[in-house]
Amino acid sequence: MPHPNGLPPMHNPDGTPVQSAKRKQVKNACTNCQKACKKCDDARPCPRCIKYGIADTCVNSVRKERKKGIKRGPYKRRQKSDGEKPTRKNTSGVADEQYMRNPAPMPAYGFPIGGQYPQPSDPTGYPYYYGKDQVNVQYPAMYNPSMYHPVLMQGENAHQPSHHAYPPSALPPHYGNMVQPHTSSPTSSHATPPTSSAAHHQHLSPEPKAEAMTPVPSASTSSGTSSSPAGSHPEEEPSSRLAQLASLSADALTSQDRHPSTPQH
DNA sequence: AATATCGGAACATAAACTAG
DNA sequence: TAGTTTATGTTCCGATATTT
Repeated sequence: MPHPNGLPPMHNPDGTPVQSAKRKQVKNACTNCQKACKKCDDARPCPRCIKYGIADTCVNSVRKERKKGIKRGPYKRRQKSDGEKPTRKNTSGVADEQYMRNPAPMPAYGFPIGGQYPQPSDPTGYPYYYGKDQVNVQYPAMYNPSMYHPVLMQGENAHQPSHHAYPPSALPPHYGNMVQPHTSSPTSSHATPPTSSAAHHQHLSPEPKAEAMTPVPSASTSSGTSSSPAGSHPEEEPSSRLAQLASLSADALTSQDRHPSTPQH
C-alpha cells in the first residue's frame, strides 16, 4: 500500500507489511498530546492540536532535568559472543536494536521527518495520516510548513517556560482544565512528589470531575504517611486498616440511619 | 461513533562506570 | 577518555470508559 503523500510504502510489494521500524518517539511532545497520552509531532502546532482546534496551545512540554549524583553499584560486563564485534552502542540489546535501526528515520505514517521526503505541494494544507486517522492539516498563519523541527513560536507562547503561557480558558470546552501544567491534580493519589513517571500517570488530566473530588493532603508531607483515612498506604498495618474500614462502615451506616435523606454518593 | 482516560511497554538518553 | 551499562524520564499504544 503506497503511503499517502507519496511517502515510502507501508507494505512490501507482496503485500506483507514493511518490517515495522521500532516505534519512533518525538523528542518533545506538546503539552496537549502529552496529557492525552497521544502521539505528537515535531511540528508546532502538531497535527493533533490542529485537528482539535487547539493549535494555539500547542507548545512543547517542559522536560525535567535528570537527577545527578546517584551512585551505582559495579556494572556487570556482558560477555561478548565470538562473532560479535564490540561496536559502539552494540553490547546491550536495547542499544543494539536502537543503533541497528534504519538510520534514515522513516515515519510509520504522517509527517516526513528531517526533510528527506518530498514536501506537500500545497503550503496551506494537505492530507495527513495521523495514526489511523486522516487529518486534513490546514496550517494556521503562524505555522510555517517548511519547518520540520520544533518551532519556537513568536508571541506569548514563545518558549512558554512552563505554566503561564496558556490559560485553560484558551482551550475548547472539551479540553476542560487540560492545560494546567503544574497544577498537581487534587485527586492524585500520588502522595509522593511526582517523579516523572509518577507525574506521568498523574496524567495532569483534563478530567473536570477530578477537580470536584476531595483533595489529598499535600505531596510535600509525603514520605509515605498520609493522614487521610482513605489514603491507606500499602505499608500501613493491614489489621489497622481493617479496623479503620470497619469503623468507617459502621459510622456510615449509623449516620445514614440518622439522616436517611442525605444523598449518598 | 467519536472522544477521553489511563496502565504500562517501549523508547530515549544522561550520567555513572570501566577498560584500555 | 571513549565506550558501556543502567536508571530515569518521556512518549504513545491499545484497551476501556464515557460522551455525543
